[in-house]
Amino acid sequence: MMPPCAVQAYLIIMKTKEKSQASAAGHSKESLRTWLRMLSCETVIEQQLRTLLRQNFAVTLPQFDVLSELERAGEPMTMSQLSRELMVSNGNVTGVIDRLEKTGFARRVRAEHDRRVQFIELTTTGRKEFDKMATQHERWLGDLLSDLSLTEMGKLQELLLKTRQSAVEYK
Amino acid sequence: MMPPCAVQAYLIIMKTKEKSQASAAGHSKESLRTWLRMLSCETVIEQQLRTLLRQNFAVTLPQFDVLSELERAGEPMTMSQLSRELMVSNGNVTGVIDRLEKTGFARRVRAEHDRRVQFIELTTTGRKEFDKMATQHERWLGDLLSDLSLTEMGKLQELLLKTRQSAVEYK
DNA sequence: CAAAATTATTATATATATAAAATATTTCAG
DNA sequence: CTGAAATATTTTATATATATAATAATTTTG
Repeated sequence: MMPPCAVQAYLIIMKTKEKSQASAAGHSKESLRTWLRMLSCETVIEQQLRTLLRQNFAVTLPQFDVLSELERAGEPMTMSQLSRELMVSNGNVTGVIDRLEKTGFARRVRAEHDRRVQFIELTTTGRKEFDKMATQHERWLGDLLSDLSLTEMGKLQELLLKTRQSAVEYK
Repeated sequence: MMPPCAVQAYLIIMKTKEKSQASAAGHSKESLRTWLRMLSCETVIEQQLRTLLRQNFAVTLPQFDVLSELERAGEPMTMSQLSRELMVSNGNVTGVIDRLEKTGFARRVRAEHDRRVQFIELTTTGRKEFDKMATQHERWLGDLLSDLSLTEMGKLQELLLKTRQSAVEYK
């Protein structure tokens, strides 16, 4: 039989273990709740934006995202860069650019230094139309998030950044 | 010419206007930043979950979402209910259920009281398999959000709820 | 320098997504 | 009771999405 001191130590270890297991379970449940809230919030905003863009500018959300990225970069981008920045698959970008070429908002230009590479650039029309969309898009977001104060948005951004960082690290 | 007092009042109005316009512009810009952060955060987590579900259970994220909803409801649901709860289009659910029937996880049952209605229910296999998935899913989320404390998740949930409410109200 | 590995993109097959039209059923007004 | 309106779902056409394979061009290596 173990001496009293060892029993004490064992009990303490068990308690600690139980507690940490319980709180780990609690953490998981709370993580799940947090994720479901985020997903639901994101979906509502995404649907609103999708509808607004389609009705006002006859453009899809993914197409708008590509135009945004091109404008933000300020210079032509390759397919791979676009796919990486927008976090969508490589083949996906091909289709979106196909449609943006068809509507005349973007153009493929074969790179000289490396003939595998295509540079995607905004056309004059594309840039002009995008500017209109972007102005509206920002206004819509101001309206959609109008209940939030600057302070709340600051805090939310901070927490989202931390969440993203945490998720990115997961292997 | 306006008397001095009127001029004073006018200047005050102008200043207030400029300020409120400036802060409205600031609010829009911050809203945009907040949205982009949320989108990026959501995308990272979604991609991770999609990959984990596919590799571990040969199921897609939308299919898992439908199974979750059915399990959560605890009773058969109609197509319209599913479409409303998951915030996806009506036609979309048709396809996902088609595939879940093919894999034998769900089943359509024609309602007796109204022959337009289809009740969707989990099969025994579907429920059993989903339980395994759900356990893992919750664990994955705990890991993905492991950098966040319970307090931080609480705050984040609160802000997301407020954001969602704000966006839902927008017409 | 030539074969192998890498990189950039596109093609293919499948699964979501949406909006809008079509179908089937039920309800309701007169 | 009958035609019109409403409801539930599916179908259709189109646009994303993914993973994987294929293609083409470049770089690395022995």
